[in-house]
Amino acid sequence: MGTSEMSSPRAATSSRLADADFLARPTLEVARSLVGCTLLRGRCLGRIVETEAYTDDAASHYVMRPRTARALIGSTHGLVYVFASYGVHLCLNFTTDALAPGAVLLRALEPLEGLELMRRRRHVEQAADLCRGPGCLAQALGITRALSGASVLSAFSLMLPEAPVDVIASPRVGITRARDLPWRFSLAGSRHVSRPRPSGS
DNA sequence: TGGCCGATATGCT
DNA sequence: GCATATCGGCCAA
Repeated sequence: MGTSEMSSPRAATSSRLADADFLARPTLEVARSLVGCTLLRGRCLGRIVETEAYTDDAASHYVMRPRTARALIGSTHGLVYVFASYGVHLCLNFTTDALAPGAVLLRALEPLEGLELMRRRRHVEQAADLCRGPGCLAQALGITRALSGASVLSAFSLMLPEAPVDVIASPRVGITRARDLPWRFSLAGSRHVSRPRPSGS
């Protein structure tokens, strides 16, 4: 795994870039189709392997934190929404759905390029530990609260997968409300998905 | 202004 | 698998 950052062909550059319409679609659709996309921020590139959808359900910040989740108000879409979880860990979200409140939490990436920079930011060595979990992912990419409210497509390059992706749906992680909704989406068989691993992979 | 809760991460058993 | 550190956001008083 150690040579991937030098030798990997930039398969991503030949892929289609996501446009504004991609994030304007219904939140569940966006959350599912973000899995398998590659995300570039500066020199750091990774494949999205795990997301979660939040709309106007009881666990959503649209309901829980209407004051700070401004990016979720007013049917905006395509904006970055960053918040601190448990005071310390930043979580990176993209707002979605041109017609309703919604956001997708990015929970895990498979690191592809820029691993040394990620290691420096994360203070861990193992590639598998760099972007596994929302707080880890945000730290590895150098996300700050200042990015909240920015346009997703200006802050990142988002590239669509070249081949169909096998996605597993399961309940969302770490929430106390609306736990029954299977709105966590992960790449089948990926070792880079966070804990707890969805059953069946 | 204090207290409670949480879309987490980590380390130890 | 489980405990717990840690602190921002929110609301009650």
